[in-house]
Amino acid sequence: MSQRPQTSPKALTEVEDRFIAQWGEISALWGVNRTVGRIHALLYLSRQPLDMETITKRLQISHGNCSTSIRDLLAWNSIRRVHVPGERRVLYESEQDPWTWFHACIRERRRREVVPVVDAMHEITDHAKLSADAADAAGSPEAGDLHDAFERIARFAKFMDEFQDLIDAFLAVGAGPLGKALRTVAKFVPKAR
Amino acid sequence: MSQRPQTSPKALTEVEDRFIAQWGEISALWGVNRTVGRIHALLYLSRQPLDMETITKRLQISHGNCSTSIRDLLAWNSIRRVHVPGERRVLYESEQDPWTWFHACIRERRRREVVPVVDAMHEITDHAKLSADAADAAGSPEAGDLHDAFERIARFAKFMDEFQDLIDAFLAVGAGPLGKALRTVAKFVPKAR
DNA sequence: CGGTATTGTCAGTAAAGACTGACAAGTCAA
DNA sequence: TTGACTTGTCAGTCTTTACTGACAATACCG
Repeated sequence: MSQRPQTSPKALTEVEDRFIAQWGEISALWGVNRTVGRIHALLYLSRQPLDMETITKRLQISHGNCSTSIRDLLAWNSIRRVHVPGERRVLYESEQDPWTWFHACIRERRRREVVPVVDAMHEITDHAKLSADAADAAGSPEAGDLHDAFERIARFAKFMDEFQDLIDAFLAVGAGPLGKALRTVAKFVPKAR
Repeated sequence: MSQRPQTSPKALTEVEDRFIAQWGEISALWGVNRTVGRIHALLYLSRQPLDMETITKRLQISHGNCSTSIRDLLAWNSIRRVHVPGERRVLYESEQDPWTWFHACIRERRRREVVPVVDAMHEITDHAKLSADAADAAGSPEAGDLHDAFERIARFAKFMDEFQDLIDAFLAVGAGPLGKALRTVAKFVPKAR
């Protein structure tokens, strides 16, 4: 409980803190909890796997929060459990190649968010088509508007399909050598504007 | 003020509502306010530009909320103001091509979020390098750890640079014919897994 | 210009999301 | 198995974000 003086100004801690804070901001920006991002950053920087107590002390968070955040990171395949023989505590480590990590994130996001949304769009499109045709058959005055709505909805559904194709193409070339080559090419594409 | 009965069950309204709700969810998923997404969806579906009162009634939101959301949509270049001569009210309409809209979104996101973050990463990398070299010069025991941290941070900064190149390449091919051709190609890239 | 219809702003409030800490459940050495 | 240590869960609380509605500012008509 007593206030111990800092053992040293700790240049290392300061460097790490900046990076951790920044990664937290980036995460928040992309819809990921800030704390989740900070833990990930800490593990990415660490030379060896860390246990929960070390993480909670370093980032000043409760172990409940830490436990939940780690569950998230595991679900996103951003970190791995490490078991050390003769050690009760569970340790965690992060993937060290950012592109491999990013690739895993995109795959997960595709699975959770893109696929369900694409499916929902198809259902909505089908429903719109049925409504429009039914209005035709009934000679309803809405028929024209319904066909128009169907066309706009179908156009958006097609966009979503193509968007998913783009993601699939990215996942196919992946974090490996082909992906690396393409990213090198990207560097030399003449900029717009 | 009196309760008028619905004029009809309105198949059109139901079709629109489904699409609007879904777009709202998609928006929320990508860090955009749900209401902002719903207004955008409504304008995308509408055959003619709409004024604020129509939007507030249709989506059951306050005009304050609507005003703020429309400001956001304008800032994202997702909708346009339309002035009709001899009409006091301002009308709004949405871009009708989803890829053109998406392109504008990405450009804006790059400007607001990617560029500042890439810059911050460079600063952090420089700072880490300076600290590591200073520790070397001082013969500090932290020197090894600092060089290690610098390497990891630099690796991530490089990833961010490449990520930005990828976005720039996308923006360069754009929503035009070249982009369309590439999206067609994407469709036939063999899938991973 | 004065009057009115429309839009913008923002303080206060409501809703959603994140965090803590107490307790439960699980794990492992002895 | 027991007992100590570690991790998981979740009700309650705190923080952040979204929304409403009253008032202010603006634009346009006659």
